[in-house]
Amino acid sequence: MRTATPLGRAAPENPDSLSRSARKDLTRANLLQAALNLMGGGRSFTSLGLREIAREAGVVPNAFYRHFRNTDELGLVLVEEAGITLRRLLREARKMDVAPRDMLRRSVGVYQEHVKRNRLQFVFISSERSGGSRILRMAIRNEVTHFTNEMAQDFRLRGLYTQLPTASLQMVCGMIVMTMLAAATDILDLPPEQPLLEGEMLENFVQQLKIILFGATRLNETFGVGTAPTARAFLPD
Amino acid sequence: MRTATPLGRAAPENPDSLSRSARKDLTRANLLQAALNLMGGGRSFTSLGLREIAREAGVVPNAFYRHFRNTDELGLVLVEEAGITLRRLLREARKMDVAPRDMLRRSVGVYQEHVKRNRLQFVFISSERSGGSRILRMAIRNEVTHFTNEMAQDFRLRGLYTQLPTASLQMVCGMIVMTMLAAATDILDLPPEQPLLEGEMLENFVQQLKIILFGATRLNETFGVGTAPTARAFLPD
DNA sequence: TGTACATCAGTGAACGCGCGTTCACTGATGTAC
DNA sequence: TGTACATCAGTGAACGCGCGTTCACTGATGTAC
Repeated sequence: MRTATPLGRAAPENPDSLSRSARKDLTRANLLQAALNLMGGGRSFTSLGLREIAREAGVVPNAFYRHFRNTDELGLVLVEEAGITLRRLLREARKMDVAPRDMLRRSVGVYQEHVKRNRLQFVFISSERSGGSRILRMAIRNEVTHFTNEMAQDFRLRGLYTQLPTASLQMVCGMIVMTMLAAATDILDLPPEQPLLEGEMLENFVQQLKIILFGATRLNETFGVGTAPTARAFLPD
Repeated sequence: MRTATPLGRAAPENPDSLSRSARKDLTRANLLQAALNLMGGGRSFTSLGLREIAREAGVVPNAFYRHFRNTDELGLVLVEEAGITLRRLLREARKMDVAPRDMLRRSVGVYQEHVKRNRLQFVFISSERSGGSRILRMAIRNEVTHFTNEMAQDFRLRGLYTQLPTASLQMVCGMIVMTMLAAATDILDLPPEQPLLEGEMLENFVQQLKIILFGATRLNETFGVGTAPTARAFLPD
């Protein structure tokens, strides 16, 4: 007898003799997972059909309607679940507050693990963030904004960038999130078992975040003192 | 009698009495424009059908095959055209090298104009960059990489960031391009005739680029001197 | 310049297919007494 | 505990539709002589 894994969505679960509603929940989970699986095969969510998802989930097309009004509604649930996953990531990151030393690198490591462990969710988010139906796009943008806000709040709580006005801090966090999402695409595209490539990519990611974090400390300085000559030429403001 | 506008793709062009091949080219252009128009109506390219595009272009579905093997092939041509547009943008930006003072803001202004003038191309690129078919996605990524490389070369030619190794410079330009594409989404989503919102957005964009450009000057410094305390806490490395 | 023929961009009809959605149903699970 | 009934998750068949693709065609444009 298998118990549901804590992280696992749609662990096959044992056969029958579950309550009716538990069985319904299982079918629903199967439908959601089916959509993710199909995306894992290179399809985009927008191109998935109701019949196709039902087929992959092992139910008759009609059964789909017992759970969702249409595929968009299923997509919105996927977005919601991805949001939950993101919030879990922040919670994990928050626990690491003991060691400010090398925190950035460790955060990046945690993030990479997270993306790998929730691969299909990130595939979904990355590809539908700008591609799919309007309603889905907006839902994703919403989740991303929430994530950004929470991150900004964390910065405040840790006393980082206290000199920045809230609007600027939001913007900096927005850039960090943008970079994270771009990195997610890279992580997902990484051919498996290529530690060298992977290391390079992570190093790049760390550097990018450093650029943002350093740049942010300069946001409300007056320029001139301590600014490198090339930057002065380009950014005279 | 209308002459083709220099920028205009698919200016209606006058009726007939053109050479056969000129007429063919016109139909082809109409098909390409039809796809863009449909996207302008909120559809994603991936979801467009051959019949739909032909209908919008005013030809019978079958005529499509005289020009493209399938919709993906049409998409690749759109990517190519967008690449040309991007290169034109760089050329424009290059001409401004007389005035380093306030260059950043002016570049941003030029870019904004460019996005607005080529709205549908940017809608296409933004939404298919991560969403659509694999082959299209890769073609777009290719164009973006080329764009990034050219930008890095421009930086070198202008003597900016001379202290950065090439790999780092590429990365910085990659971040700039990433920020530009994100900004394009914002520009495209902007409700028309909202100068206040528009100004805010542009200011944000400028700030983001500043962060990157400043951060980049610090890339190969040793840390400690001149680094703000909060940054030291977060980025001890 | 005139004629005869070749080319080929676009047409119109037809095809088989998978889609989303509807309907009446089945039969196990759940509930009330 | 046992019985009678209600619920409702999933079934199976059918529908109309738009899709991509094929075929033989038309008739204006282009070319060769």
